[in-house]
Amino acid sequence: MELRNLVTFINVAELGSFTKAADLLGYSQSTVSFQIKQLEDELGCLLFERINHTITLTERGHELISYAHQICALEEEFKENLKEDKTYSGHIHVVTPDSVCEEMLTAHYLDFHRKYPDISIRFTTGDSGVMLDMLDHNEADVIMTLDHRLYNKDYIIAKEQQLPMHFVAASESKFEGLKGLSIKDIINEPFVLTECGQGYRRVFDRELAKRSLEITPVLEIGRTDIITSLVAESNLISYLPDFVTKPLIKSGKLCYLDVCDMNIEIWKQLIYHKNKWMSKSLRTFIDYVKREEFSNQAENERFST
Amino acid sequence: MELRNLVTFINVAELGSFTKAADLLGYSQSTVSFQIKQLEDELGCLLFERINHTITLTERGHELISYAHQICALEEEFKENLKEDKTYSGHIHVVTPDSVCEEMLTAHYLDFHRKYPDISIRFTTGDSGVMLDMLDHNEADVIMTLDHRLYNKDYIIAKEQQLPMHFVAASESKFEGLKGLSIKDIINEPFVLTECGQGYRRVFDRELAKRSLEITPVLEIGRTDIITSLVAESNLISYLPDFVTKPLIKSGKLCYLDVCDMNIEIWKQLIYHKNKWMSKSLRTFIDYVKREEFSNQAENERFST
DNA sequence: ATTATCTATCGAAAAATTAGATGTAGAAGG
DNA sequence: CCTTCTACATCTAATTTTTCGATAGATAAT
Repeated sequence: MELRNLVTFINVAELGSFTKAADLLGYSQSTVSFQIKQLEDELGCLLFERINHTITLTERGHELISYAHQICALEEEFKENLKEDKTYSGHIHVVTPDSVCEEMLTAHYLDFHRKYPDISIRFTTGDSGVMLDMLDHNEADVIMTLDHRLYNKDYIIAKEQQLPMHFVAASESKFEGLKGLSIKDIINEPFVLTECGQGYRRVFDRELAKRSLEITPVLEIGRTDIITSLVAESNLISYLPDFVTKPLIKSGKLCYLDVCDMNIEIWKQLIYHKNKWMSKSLRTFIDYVKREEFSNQAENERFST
Repeated sequence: MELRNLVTFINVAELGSFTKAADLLGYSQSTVSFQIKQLEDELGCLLFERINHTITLTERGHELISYAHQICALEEEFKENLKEDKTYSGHIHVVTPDSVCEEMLTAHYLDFHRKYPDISIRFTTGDSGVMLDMLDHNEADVIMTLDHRLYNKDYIIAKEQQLPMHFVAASESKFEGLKGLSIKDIINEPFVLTECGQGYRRVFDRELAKRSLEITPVLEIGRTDIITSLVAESNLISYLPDFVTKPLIKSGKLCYLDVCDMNIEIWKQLIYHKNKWMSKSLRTFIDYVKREEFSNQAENERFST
């Protein structure tokens, strides 16, 4: 029982004529005969009585009419549904590093939620490897990495920007104000760094390794807010993206160290899988993030090495 | 959007795999790919995300699932409906001559209704010509004629029997008890007959015409119950089927006249159109009538000339 | 009597569906 | 790291289905 036949059947029943239905539907009359016969054969019962070239619905036919209408109504309802603008509703799974997660949630989430109250978002944190895996398994809709600038034909970079990073210390640090520091000057200081999994930590380690250097931090922790407040109150040194340290830099509790020989490129990238179905809400979310989360581009570039 | 594709879609979604769905449905895997693609093209949206050879329903897909289930449920419900025995319900239009109508209604209708309370019957009266026209236009489901024995390849005679008929007069009539009367003996008596349209009246007239005779009845009326009661109380003569006169014959108010040279064949026939769709209720009704309405065959034949 | 109308049916043509083979890429297992 | 397995996409060709056009049969209308 195919919908095509049901539509024909409904029209025949309403017009009371095979010929008229054929004209209306753009079929030849024989096609309508065939389609009705096909239905009758499949259902094993007569749908129309043909007596002297006039057709009358049988009881079965009457019953089918009602079902056919319901079925076609459902089909149309669905298609209408598709057309509708779907005023942004749905679920989005975003995965980001810990630091970004915190920043996005505090800085933008409430605004986004106010604008699009029907989009529900799940935030999860993970390191770059995990995040990419999640993209590959369609477990994340979109991720944001802080890592080396990655490129892969399977992923679409919705937006990216290089992240300025600095060694930071407390304002009272002995390095404060010193110009032209080398990495070697500070390599033996006590460091607090993010965990190894985090992209920019890995890039940092690799960069040190190139110079046959190594840091054994006294503390490793994912939460950058904790790192910054610890650094501000101690002689610890850290290496962090500016967006993490900005508040304490501004309030004068932290200071950048002027280390010249350590130019690390860390990129912030908003990424989704190339086969990802762009629902309206996902599109909206990504556009929002591109606009808001990357809006401080100019400001960052000012600090950028 | 055809049901075939929806069924495939549902299976793919449930099994989470094109291949498994293909196996289950007996399609090749490429066919399933094609069918899903077909749906997606028609709807203009992706139904599954394909990321690394695993498929996940998109939002649209999720929505379609619900509609598809409803649609398939309706289809199945209808087919179930067909299978069911449809415990006799429906409408039947029966057309009979006036006399038969009255007899059937008084003698059998209540019993039939008690047995099959969900079958609703419409009784209409008409003469033979009208009744056959109604069959031809599918306005009557089944008719009963009292006429010459008719045969036509377009009609199915569900049952037929020859109807014994007699000239009748009041018991006090001057003809009562006289043996071996000729039609000529009574031709000039005052007659009361049914209307011309009625089949057996026409047969009667034709039969007279053969003998170059003619009757101008003093009264013509369709209602045989009125005819019989009039005859019983007057010197009128009539010519009627026995089933009409039987009650008053039994009670001794009427008597048969022994007219020997007027042998008219009148048949009672239960007829429907050969293209008529036999609903269960119609079948039931016809069977009932065959059984009950023709059950007095033996008795009638006793009186038969 | 003639014409018009309506459905059934048949054969041929067109279109759609389907299968099978092949390709690609990730997953699993050694 | 390599092989094997699995899964989906795609292409072509075969098959099936659908459709049309023509014709027939029969009734209705004029």
